[in-house]
Amino acid sequence: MNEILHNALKDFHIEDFQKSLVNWYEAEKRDLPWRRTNDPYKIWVSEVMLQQTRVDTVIPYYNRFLEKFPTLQDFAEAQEDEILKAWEGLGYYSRVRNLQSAVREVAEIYEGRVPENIDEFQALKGVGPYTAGAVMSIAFNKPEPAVDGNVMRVFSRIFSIEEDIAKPKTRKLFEELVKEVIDPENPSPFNQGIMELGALICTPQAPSCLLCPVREHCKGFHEGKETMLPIKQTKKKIKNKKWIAAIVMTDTGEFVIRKRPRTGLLASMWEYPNWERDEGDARNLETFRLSLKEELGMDIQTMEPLTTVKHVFSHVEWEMDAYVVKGLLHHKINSPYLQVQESQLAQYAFPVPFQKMWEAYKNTLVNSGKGS
DNA sequence: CATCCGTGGGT
DNA sequence: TACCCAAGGAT
Repeated sequence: MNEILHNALKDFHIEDFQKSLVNWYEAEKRDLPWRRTNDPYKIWVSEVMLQQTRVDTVIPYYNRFLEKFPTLQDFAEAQEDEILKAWEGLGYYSRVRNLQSAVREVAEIYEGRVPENIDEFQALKGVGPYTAGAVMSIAFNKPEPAVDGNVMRVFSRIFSIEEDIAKPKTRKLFEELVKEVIDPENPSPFNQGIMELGALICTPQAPSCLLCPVREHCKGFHEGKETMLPIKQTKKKIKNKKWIAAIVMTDTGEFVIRKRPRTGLLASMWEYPNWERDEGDARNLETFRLSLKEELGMDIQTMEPLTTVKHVFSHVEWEMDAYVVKGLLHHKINSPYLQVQESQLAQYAFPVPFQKMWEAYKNTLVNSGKGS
C-alpha cells in the first residue's frame, strides 16, 4: 500500500467511522426524488444529471424527464430533438446523447436490464468511474467507490491529505482510500453519506464542523486545517469570442433557426443564425448581410439592432450583438436551416444565450405595443 | 495529462 | 465584479 494511504489509515477507527456516518445519513438524509426508487435506470438518470450540477437544479429536470421517459425502453425509443428538449438549460448536452446511446445499448445487448457488473456498466458511453461506482453501490448495493468532488473534499479533510484534487491521479488515490474504508455491509448509505455530508456539513466554505457526526475522526479538524483543505489548483482564464446574430423573420411570418453541428460546443442544439465577428472591423455588418443573402437566399428588407447578449460558458465567453432582420426568402432554405412558425419554436431545444436573445426580442414587441 | 464541455448560485 | 463551485466524462 502506498505511503499516503498507509499514513491515512494509521490510528483510524474504521468501524466507528462507518457506523457514525451511516447512522447520521439514515437519520438526516434529504428526501430526494431519486431516493424513492430502486430502479437502476432512474438512479442512472439522476447520476448523469447530477454531474457537475446542483441538486436544486436537477430536481425539476429529473421529475419532468421521468414523466416523459418513465422506462429505459421509452428513453431508448425517443427522438434526438425530444431528449435535447428534455435537457434544455441543464448544460453539458453530450450527457443526454451519451446516455441515450448507452441506454440503447442496454436495450439491445443486455435485454433492457442495466448490467450489474461494474466493468460492463462503465464501458457504456457517458459512464465514467464515478457514475459506475455510484449506480453499482446505490442501485445494487455493491461495495464500489464513487469518488466525486464531495468525496475528495471530505476525505481530504478527514485524512488531512494535501494532494491536488484537480489532478486526475488524485482521484485514484481516493478510490483506493474508499476501498479501504467503505462499509461492506452498507455501501449505498456509506457512499451517499459521504456525499450528503459534503453537501450539508462539510461544505466547501465554512464547514459546520461542530455539527459533524464524524468530527472525532477528522484529522484536518484536529489540526485546525479544515478550511485549508482540500488543495486545488486554480484554473486559467477563459477566452472571449464575439458573434453577430439575428432573429430572422421571413415575409410569411416564420422564423429562421439553425441546428448546430453534431460535435463541439452546444452540439446538436438549435440556434438563431450567427457568425463570428472581428472586433473593430467596420465591415462586420456588411459581411453579416452577405452571409444572410448567400446562405439563406434572403433579401433583407429591415435590420435593426436588438441587444448584446453576454454569456459565460465553462471555458469560453460569448458576446453576441443581436439584430432583428425581416426579409424575403426566394428559395426553400436547406439544412441545417429551418423556417418555423412561432408556435412551433417551443419544440426545439435552445441553449441559454439564444433563449436570452429571444426574450429580448419578445420584450421589444411588448414595449412597442406589438406584443400579445 | 490538459482541454473541452453549460449553467446558475454564492461570496 | 470576478471569481469559485456542483453527485464528471470524453478526447
